[in-house]
Amino acid sequence: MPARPEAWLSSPAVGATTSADWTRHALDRLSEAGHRSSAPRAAVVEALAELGCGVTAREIDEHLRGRGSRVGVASIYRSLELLTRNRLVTRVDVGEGTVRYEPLHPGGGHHHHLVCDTCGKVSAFEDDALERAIRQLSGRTEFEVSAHDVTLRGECPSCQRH
Amino acid sequence: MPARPEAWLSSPAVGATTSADWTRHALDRLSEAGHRSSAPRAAVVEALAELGCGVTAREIDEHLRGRGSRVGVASIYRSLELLTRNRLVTRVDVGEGTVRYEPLHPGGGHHHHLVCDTCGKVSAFEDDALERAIRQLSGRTEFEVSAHDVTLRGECPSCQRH
DNA sequence: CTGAGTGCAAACAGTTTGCATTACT
DNA sequence: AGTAATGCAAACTGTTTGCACTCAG
Repeated sequence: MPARPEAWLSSPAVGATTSADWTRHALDRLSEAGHRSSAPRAAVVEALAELGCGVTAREIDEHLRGRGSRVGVASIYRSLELLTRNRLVTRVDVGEGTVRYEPLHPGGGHHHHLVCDTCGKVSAFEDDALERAIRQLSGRTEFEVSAHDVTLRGECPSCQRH
Repeated sequence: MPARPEAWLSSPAVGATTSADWTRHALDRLSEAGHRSSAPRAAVVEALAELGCGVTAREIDEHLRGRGSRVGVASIYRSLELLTRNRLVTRVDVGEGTVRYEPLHPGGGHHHHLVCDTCGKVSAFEDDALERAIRQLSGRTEFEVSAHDVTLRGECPSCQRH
């Protein structure tokens, strides 16, 4: 199993919002939706904002533990589920045994992932032609397509050199 | 958890080979690669051929159990791993907690998946414009792209009617 | 006869759940 | 006060592994 796919991410310009903005946005939306505010949940939101793209529950746990916040795993999973239900984060399943999550920036550019099969690093990209092809295709199926996901696999530049 | 995504599949014309051909092909290739032939492994291959696209290890297990073959789960997983390593099946991770596998037909048209978020059904499609966009995009990254995976999510026609 | 392949059961990893407790509102 | 949210630990699910046994080459 490849090492932890850290935020190596050649992140594309990520919409108009920064991660600090997203933290506020997420907390506000949850409160609007009638949810109580709590320290553990806020900590999870903040961790997501800081860790960025393609984070696992375990990574959030370690991050929080490292900075001294004590949040039970159950609460992490429950927060992630709530955030997902409220369209504030997306699940990015890249096909390792574990699910990754990432902040969904409000008007932010929608991106996809490149996964290095050798070292496990995950990086992001966006591509208009690809989006266009998917949009057209979606119009032609009888499915009511609400989301899509593209994963490219291969070898990252630094692994190619070895 | 949605019901088992059975072979609902609006299967596109799947290359030139039938599932019977694939069974032979797979067994031949394994033997060429120096692997011994064994009944349990052959049973897994045959199950894959019969069940078709997007099958889980558990489904293979049930299928085999149903027809009286006694193959341990460990052997099923080991066979799947071997077949994957030899490019005879692909893993299709659609983002439920479990991995799906499907036969890789030799010259067969490469396809992607539509997943119904309501009932869990998985169907297949192929689209040239999409492939083209991905090919061009792949040429532009520093990644050495060797594979790609596209998943569309939404609601299937029959769920839309309810 | 030799080791690739098997089956069982135990081990594992990620995630979920039941329940008593805490703490927003 | 009332109840949403938490934390712990136990339960579950999918998958992997150790080991003694079997059988194809």
